[in-house]
Amino acid sequence: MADKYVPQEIEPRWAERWEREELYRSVVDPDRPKFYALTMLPYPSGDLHIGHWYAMSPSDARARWLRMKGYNVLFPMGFDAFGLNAENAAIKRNIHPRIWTYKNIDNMRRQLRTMGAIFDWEREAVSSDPEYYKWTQWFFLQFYKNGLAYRAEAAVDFCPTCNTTLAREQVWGDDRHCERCGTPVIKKDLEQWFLRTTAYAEELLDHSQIDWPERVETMQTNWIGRSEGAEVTFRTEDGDPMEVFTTRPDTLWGATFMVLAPEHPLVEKVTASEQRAEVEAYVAAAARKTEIERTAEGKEKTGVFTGGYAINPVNNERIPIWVADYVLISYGSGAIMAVPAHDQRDFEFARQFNLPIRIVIQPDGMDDLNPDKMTEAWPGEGVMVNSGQFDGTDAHYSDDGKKNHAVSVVTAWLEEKGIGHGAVNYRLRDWLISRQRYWGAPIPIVYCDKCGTIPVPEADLPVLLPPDVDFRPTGESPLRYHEEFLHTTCPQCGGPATRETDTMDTFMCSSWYHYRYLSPLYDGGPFDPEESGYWMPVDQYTGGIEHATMHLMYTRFFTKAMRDCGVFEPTDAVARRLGRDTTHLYDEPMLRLYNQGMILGEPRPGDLIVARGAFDGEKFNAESVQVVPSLHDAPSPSDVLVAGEVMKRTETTLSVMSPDGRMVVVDTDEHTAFSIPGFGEDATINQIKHHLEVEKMSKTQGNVVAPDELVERYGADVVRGYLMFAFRWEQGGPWDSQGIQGVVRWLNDVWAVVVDGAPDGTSDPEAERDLRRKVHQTIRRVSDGLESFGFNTSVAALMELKNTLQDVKRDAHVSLATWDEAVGTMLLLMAPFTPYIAEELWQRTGHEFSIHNQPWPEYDPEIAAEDMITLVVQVNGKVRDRIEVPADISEEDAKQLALESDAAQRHMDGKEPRKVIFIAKRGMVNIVV
RNA sequence: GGGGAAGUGGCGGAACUGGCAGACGCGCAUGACUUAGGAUCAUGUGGAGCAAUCCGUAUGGGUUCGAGUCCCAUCUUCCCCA
Repeated sequence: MADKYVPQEIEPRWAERWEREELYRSVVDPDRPKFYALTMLPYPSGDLHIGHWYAMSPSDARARWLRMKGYNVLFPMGFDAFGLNAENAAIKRNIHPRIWTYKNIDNMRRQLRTMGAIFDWEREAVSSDPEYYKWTQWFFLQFYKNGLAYRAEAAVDFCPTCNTTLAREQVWGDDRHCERCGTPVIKKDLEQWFLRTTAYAEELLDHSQIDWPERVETMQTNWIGRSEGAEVTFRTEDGDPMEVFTTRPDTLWGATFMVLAPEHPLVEKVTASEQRAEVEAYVAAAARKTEIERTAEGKEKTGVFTGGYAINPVNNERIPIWVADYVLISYGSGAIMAVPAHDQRDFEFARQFNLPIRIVIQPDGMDDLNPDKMTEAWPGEGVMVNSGQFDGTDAHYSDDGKKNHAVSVVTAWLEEKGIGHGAVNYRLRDWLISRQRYWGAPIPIVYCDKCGTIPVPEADLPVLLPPDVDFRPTGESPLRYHEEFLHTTCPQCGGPATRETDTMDTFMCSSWYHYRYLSPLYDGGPFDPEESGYWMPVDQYTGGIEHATMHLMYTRFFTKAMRDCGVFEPTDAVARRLGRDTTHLYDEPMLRLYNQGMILGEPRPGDLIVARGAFDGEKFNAESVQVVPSLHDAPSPSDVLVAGEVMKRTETTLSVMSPDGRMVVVDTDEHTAFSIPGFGEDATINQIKHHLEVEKMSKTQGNVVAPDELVERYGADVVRGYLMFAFRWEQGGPWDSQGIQGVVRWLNDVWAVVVDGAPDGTSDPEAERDLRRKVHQTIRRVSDGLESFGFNTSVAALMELKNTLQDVKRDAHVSLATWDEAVGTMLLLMAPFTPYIAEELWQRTGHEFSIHNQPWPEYDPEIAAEDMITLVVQVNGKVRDRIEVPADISEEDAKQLALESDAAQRHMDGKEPRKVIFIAKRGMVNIVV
């Protein structure tokens, strides 16, 4: 066989032709159903990661499949190009972020092209282009005009490493670290810009118009954190109102003290002079703590009595006001009524400071709670006691767990009395979008001494980033020191004014990129209504789960806010003209979402070693350490010898796990002799490899897989095929550099079986039917896999069909027509997965360009049906025999055959069958004795 | 602490609504071709047993003619929330 599969030769050739003939241009076509497929846009870090391939190539396969099924498919690509990496690189290596970014984009564009995806590059959008961020700024102005953007002073999260503030969603984990760099955040009081996401809390909770993974919906629901209760107004003795939110107004009579957050504005006023010094010291100390240090349960509670008192409006009781850092100013109103009997944190606080505890809910079927003996709060249901006229009120939740009868009754009473009202509280906060960095879209606002805060007129957009800036090693934004940028004239009075120097969170840019893709060059608005009226919304979105409460919330908010600002009005006119149903058309950006998993690093075993020396207690002092190929021939362990796998390596010690699972620490010094094959006698401990756990790929771990190298070595089809075959897409898993061979063999075999031509051509009807059956069964399995994102099963089915073709070629006789049809169908089925080889072999089998414009093969259930099946005979549910029978066997015949089976007879043990069950669709009989 | 997802050969993973567990592939084993093999081809490959057969989907119960799949409890891992 002279002609071999050389992907390096065929792939660039087809890539060039597809591009030249604009095969993948997507053009509005009202006569065809549209499908907008989208995968999350990459950040231009410089190199396409294997994770990008894993996210994009299966999405591409699915988009290609839909295309062959007759949809007008749009599958665009672009870059989320603003952000800190560029700026940090600029500081470190003295390259301008723009240069760094656009160089990276060029490289990634090239890498993306090798993938062979159907990206329509005419629609590429780059968020750092002025033509793009002009519209990001424009959106900000629309939101500002509609009251959805505002500036406020607040205690905000600040990342000291990134030197900028962060949105609440970008602070992660128990230690409240920066989502980007992992540094724990600190609190700062700053004036910042916010978008009013909380205005959409209720609508964001509603996922009824979208088909998203439950996991994401749950995460968003938790994040929004809706709780129902009441807002009650307490007053200080001086009469200053203090709003308190509680989910349990039925416990109001149990409030024995109040707690203010250290940042609460009333702290200063209520503090008595003799307590002032102590309170001020406490407030200052709290400011230095992280939120998690403050609120962790189980930690010893701290707090200080202010000396002031409040009046509980339900019973006019005088209760002390404390300051404690477990109350956060950012949640609710920053003040709580403390009900120690029924709230665990209040309980701990009361115990700590000997504050009174009063029972107001008596649980069912328990002895009366005793405040002196309780070891924890009772947060559950019961009956109201010690609560005046409400004593005896039933405080149980309704069956759905949502409504508490006592809560409703008390809330109604509060409203009647005018001391409180039913209220809903959300954990969700407004989106902080100010970033004190350079490489982002400038917030289009100027500050004028005379006129105040003035938006930049739309006609003056974009507010351009000045190119000539000096980056400071601290990361502080150079815009603050750029005189020309900073000083401007007020658009209203023409007098001197200064510009806002903060830029916008890059999640602003990525909240609407799927609209910009529709018309990246359009200048009459953020997007061309002729395009959006046809294409929007996104039909299928794919990407990682890590954005569940960030990007995926922001983009939903954005679309809803755009709708309410009237941005979609021109779109609506076009959509109606096209006869589309516009109900809910502008409510959600992406109708279906699917999350793929992550490719992890390849696990690596540690070196196997034999160490000689002596034990010193638990520790083993080694005289020599020898790396061996296997432990089979190693002498057995003893007092002077340790053998096993190196699990960990530090400067002078090796943690060695012996085959029986025992860990020994082997200590070495400068006299220890190391012998490592390939390193000669000069080897050192540093050359010994240690075990590497499966984890995220990272440069420091040395477990990064470079797609460029893989493509060069195996071709893009192999890389695509392997990524789709080897993992469950939604799950991902560790890379396996050997496993890829399976896909290499698959494509080599496909090549050989197709290029070598048909078998002899003499026809055997049975073989013909078998082959055609297999082909149609494969159509079904491949289609089902694509439909359900089960790419691995689709590829498995294609491999099976290839195996069948090999067998047919060797042993069976089929006509040329049948063979050609089988081969042609296989190539069509392969086209979404491995587009290059499919195109090449399509041409070589005498078909016209291009396979990617062919319709998807039709599945015919009649051809796919088996005519013989294996009848499984069970006795008491255990398989005892298998009999070949016609597929259309009658129930009587099947039962009779089963009962006559020797093996079944043997296991029936002479007993009479009590029942015989026949399952037609499974071809099975179960005899019960 | 609350909620959710998952646990199947040495490995990645199949198994549609309860119906032949382990498809497909990696690896491994044996053989062939080779100066050679990290190439290719053939055969085998869940475990135990000479065998008939038995045991096997984290563990223990349950429902069912029949359970990887449904129910209850337990253990482990991961995620989210506190």
